[in-house]
Amino acid sequence: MTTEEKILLAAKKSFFEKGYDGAKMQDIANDAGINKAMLHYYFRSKELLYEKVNMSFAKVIIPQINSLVDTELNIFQTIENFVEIYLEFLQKNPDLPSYFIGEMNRNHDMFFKVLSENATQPNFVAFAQKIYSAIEQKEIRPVNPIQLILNIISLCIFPYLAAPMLQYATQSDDTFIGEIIANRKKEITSFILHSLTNQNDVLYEN
Amino acid sequence: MTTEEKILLAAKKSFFEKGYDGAKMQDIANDAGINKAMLHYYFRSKELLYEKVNMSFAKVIIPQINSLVDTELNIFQTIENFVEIYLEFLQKNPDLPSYFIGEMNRNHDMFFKVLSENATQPNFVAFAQKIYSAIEQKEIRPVNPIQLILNIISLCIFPYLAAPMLQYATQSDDTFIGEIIANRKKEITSFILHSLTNQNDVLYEN
DNA sequence: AAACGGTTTAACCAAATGGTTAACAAATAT
DNA sequence: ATATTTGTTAACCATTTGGTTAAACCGTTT
Repeated sequence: MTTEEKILLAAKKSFFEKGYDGAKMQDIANDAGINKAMLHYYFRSKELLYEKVNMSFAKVIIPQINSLVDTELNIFQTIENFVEIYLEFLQKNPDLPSYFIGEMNRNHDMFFKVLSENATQPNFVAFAQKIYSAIEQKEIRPVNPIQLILNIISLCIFPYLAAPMLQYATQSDDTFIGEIIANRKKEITSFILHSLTNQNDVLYEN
Repeated sequence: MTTEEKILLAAKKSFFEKGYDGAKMQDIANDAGINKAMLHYYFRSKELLYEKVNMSFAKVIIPQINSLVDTELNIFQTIENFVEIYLEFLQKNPDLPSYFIGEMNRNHDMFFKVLSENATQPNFVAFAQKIYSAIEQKEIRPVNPIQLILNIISLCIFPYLAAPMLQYATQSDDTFIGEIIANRKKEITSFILHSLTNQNDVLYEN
């Protein structure tokens, strides 16, 4: 592994764990097993290093998230597919959501700078289209597509954000939380599809 | 307003905006319009100040969240009620979720220390019970109560966490996002109740 | 083997940061 | 009125932190 790679790896770890402010250059150098001056030799400043770190994994991650809906599947398969790929991705990157949320709120400008330089926009339009026509075909009940997409993503991501809280609230061990997360795919899909295929008016709704 | 109150207010603002590491004692003092030494005079250290700040609003907020299910309502009303109160609370404290998530993940130990010293556990058991009996009465389809509660909370909180992202993804203005959030109550309630009252097997589910 | 380029290090620097101190002002008690 | 406690300030201190520098190292070229 080259020095540059060692730095990026250690830096990513530090920024993930502690955020931009909490991460210290000396710690990153120690963790990479090199002299602190190397950080500046390769990346000039903490800010540039932070940018490079985010760039390097944004390039890998964003396309994965965005290429979810370009399929020939019907609405039900599309949703199932979306949930499955999303959750698989999250299982591989369980600490990504809290990093994203944290940095997005605390470090707004740089976050969106990095995002805009890498992001092919997610193909939500195609997804929304598919929802529209499914409603027209009466395959699903009428819903606002944006709200539906927001619902789906909420159900997928939130448990990863709230995992420590969930553990605290249920006062249980890791195993139990792991089980909940493992069952999530089935639960979410079922939850959504039940909701969408129920054409009846619902009691107590206003 | 006493000096102590001025400090707590400025400190809360700083910690909320920048997190523990990002917040600086000098900034807090400036913002409160007092000398930096006062911070230490009243609160001894940054860590103690942070703890006090969190304590002071945890005391107010936690009971609000926890006292949601002690009612004589049926399952549908309970869920509607829960969503309504939850969303109302969030509308009043829109930046609380990202602060919570951020500090919970970065400052794990202190977060739960503060929580455990204040928390009357939320009454999820009562909620789960109500879900159980509703299933027995065949008022709703069979679901895992914990998963259902997790779903409900996900749907309520996540949009607040993702608001900047949502704005970016939809490339729209504040008004549009505000509209989405405003429609959330109806959307979430409808989404959940449709899902729960659909007793049919669902297509494409495995 | 001497010169050269990129790489790496130890030592150093200035600014920022959390925290302290000693003197001073303003209440409060005697 | 005066002593005493409480509140407040400016100046100061030690450490941390991001960043720099000059010298050393090392493989390659000449």
